[in-house]
Amino acid sequence: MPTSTWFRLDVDKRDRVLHAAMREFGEHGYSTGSLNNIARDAEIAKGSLFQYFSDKQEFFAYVCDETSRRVREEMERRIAGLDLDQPFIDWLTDVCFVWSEYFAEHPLERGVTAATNFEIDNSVRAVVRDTAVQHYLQVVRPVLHLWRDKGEIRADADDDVLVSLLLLILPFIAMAPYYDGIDPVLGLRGRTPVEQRPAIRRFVAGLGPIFEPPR
Amino acid sequence: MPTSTWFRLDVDKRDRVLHAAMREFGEHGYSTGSLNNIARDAEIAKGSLFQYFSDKQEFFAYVCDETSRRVREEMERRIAGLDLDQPFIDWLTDVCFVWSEYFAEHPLERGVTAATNFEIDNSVRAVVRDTAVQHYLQVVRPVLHLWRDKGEIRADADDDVLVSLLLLILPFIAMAPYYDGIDPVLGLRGRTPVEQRPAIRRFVAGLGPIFEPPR
Amino acid sequence: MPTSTWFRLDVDKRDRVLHAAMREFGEHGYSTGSLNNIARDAEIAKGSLFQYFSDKQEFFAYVCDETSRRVREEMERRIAGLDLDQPFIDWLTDVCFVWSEYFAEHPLERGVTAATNFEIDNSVRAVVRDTAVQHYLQVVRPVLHLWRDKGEIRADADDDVLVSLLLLILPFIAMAPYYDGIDPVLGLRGRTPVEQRPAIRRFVAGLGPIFEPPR
Amino acid sequence: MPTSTWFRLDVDKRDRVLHAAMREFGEHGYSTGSLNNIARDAEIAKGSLFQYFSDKQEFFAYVCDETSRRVREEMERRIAGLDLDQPFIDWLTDVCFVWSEYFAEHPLERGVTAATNFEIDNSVRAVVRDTAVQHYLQVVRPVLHLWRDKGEIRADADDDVLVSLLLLILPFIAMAPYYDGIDPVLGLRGRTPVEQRPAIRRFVAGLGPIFEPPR
DNA sequence: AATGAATGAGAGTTCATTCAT
DNA sequence: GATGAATGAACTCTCATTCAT
Repeated sequence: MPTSTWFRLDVDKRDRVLHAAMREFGEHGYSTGSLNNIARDAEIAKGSLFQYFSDKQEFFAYVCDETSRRVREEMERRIAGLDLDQPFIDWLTDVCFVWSEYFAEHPLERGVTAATNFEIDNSVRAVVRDTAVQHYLQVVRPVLHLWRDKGEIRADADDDVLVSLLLLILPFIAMAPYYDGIDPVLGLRGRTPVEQRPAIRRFVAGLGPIFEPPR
Repeated sequence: MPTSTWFRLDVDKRDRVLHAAMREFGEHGYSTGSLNNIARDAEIAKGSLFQYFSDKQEFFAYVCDETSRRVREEMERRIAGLDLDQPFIDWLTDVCFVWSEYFAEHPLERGVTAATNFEIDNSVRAVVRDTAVQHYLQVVRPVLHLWRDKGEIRADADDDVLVSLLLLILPFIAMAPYYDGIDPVLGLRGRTPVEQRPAIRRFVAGLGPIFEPPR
Repeated sequence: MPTSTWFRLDVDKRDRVLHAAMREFGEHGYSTGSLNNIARDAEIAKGSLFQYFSDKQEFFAYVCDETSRRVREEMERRIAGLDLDQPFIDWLTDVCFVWSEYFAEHPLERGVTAATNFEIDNSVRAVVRDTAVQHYLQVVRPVLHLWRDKGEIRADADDDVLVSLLLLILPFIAMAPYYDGIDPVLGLRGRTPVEQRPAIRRFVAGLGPIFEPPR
Repeated sequence: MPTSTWFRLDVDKRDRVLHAAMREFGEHGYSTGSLNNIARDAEIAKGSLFQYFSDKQEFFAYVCDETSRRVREEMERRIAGLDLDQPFIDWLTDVCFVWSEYFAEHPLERGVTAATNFEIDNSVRAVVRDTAVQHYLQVVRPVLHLWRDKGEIRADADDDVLVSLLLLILPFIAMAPYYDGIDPVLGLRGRTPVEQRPAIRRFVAGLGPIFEPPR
């Protein structure tokens, strides 16, 4: 948890710090990210960071938390706008579309998401991933239940499996267009959201039988 | 490519260096892994590493290549020993079992695999992931075709989707038991291979419909 | 340019650092000069140097600039004190005397001047020589014009040639007494300023005809 | 002195070593030049260098000696071809032209000459400069006497001064076109030999009165 | 005579963190 | 509360030289 100083901080400054941190950690990850760079970019004194956060790890955790929350809130909003009167698979495809668009539009959030997924240090990742996962789950579980209640999901489908699968797929779609070696097969790397759509559609369609009852 | 010196090296020493490198990189990843530590563990002079590899990145790439090759060879061997006279899903479950056992038995290979997956630096990851992925593909594609020829895979299944999915699942199964935040749902974390079996069986079963033709 | 930290620094410490740097660079030149040695001599932490200068080259450039400025300022002062009511050649001889005395009294400045002249790396030398040369020119050009106006310099003398020649001679006189192989003919090596005088007088007298109008 | 092994060496190999050394030392100077690079370029074992020369300094000294000798021999040849039936200054201008052309055509010799002039370490420079200077003197002194005997040199000119001056001018002309900060006035930097001619002619003409008797 | 692996000191540079002001 | 100078350990990498083969 950040110190009380942090929360009492001038909003502009807090934004500058958060912005700089998302950029730095998003680009270089936790251990390679430099507090020097963050302080310089945010135009604050190096020492000030330690008035706000007890150490680098806490700082990184806070940045990840904050990012997860933003992503989750915005995604809930966007998902709420999707058409529920269509087959589940089409709806899920739409979800992946807005997800892909969101990360195209938000490079900072994308970077931090990548940093979260790419962190190798177990004690660091344990903290940041846990928070992120909670956010994912709080979005994914309810909507799955909703669709199950609508009878659009196979009766024999295992909820935990579906959730686990979505937890694999979503980061994949978010990062594959921007990082090498994530998707060597479908061709998402380097594509704009519009260009990604055929591959995403294909991917989700292929996974369809896991979710949908046979017609 | 390592220098010719490396290949002319005394076998014991080469093993010591490779072992130490797998340990260090596997534990801390590329950028946080320390050549100092590797040299100390391998009981060679710091400078000697640079007789074998031109720089850290080449060294890391070599360690990853070597590891991928080992994993692939051993897995091909183990997969070849599995019973083909069973339903595809049961066979795939068996594959995941031996996969899970392999990484339980080989902490070094597991660590390097993690380092490969967790590397955030794009230019580094591009190189090491590419090699790893080639190995995966050379195993996965042929066996999928084999099963398709046996009529055990849905005619309408999209090959690339199946491959992409397997490329997501395999690292997941390999790493989930040993790293926090990978599997928050199925409970693989901290389990022995035998204890992992129910969760793996459940997971693979849930994915079954995209592979198997409806009966 | 040094960082703002450098200029805010305690004067004693700044002097210690500059002194140590002039000594080290003056003795060993840019590439062989060691920041370790400088930090040790100045009694600061190695890392502190990088609070003051962004890298070694900038540090060296600063030391050279500073030295050029000092040399120039002091020489202007000393030259201003010379008798203008004498033939040009005698005045020029006096200039060379004070020049020779200055470098005898200032081993640090002499060393840095040598380092500037002896630097082989083109990109480094380009920077440090350029600054030094500007200082030389700002002293040399005006005094030549002064003497020309007094009618003591041949009307047909080519200004640029005279300047180029002085730019060759001054470093020669400064360094010849202290470095082997610079002056194998006139015997300046190893002499005190007083002992250098006959050779300097001889040398300047020999060059006289290009300056002085025939009488 | 190189070992007897060196002189017994296969001519091709000796040439390769000398060529590589001239390149490396000529580009980076003595202390920054790397024996590793030389051995690699010459395609010999690193250790072999130490069969030929007792250490780096002796090696460098040998390379400089050899270069000085080559320069001197070739320059004697070229100077011998110049027209003696012209005024001294025109002849000296011609000498500077062939000198300038020689170094344009011989980048290796030019590099080593620069390395000789730019070496800051006194014990190293003492050795290499001394040899170079002897070569210069053996060319310069006799021709000056020749011209003096022809009555083309002022009777009151001081031989040692003329020699010293030439020892300053010749390296200046050789290096000014290729190194920054050597000639900030006449504009030799970056020019081809033909383009250098006007500046050289101007320079030598300007120095003329030092040498020639008034007409 | 030639090789080339081994060495370890030393290079410049970065870094998270501390703490006096 | 903010500052920013100071720290020193750690980093990757280079080097001339040695010596067993």
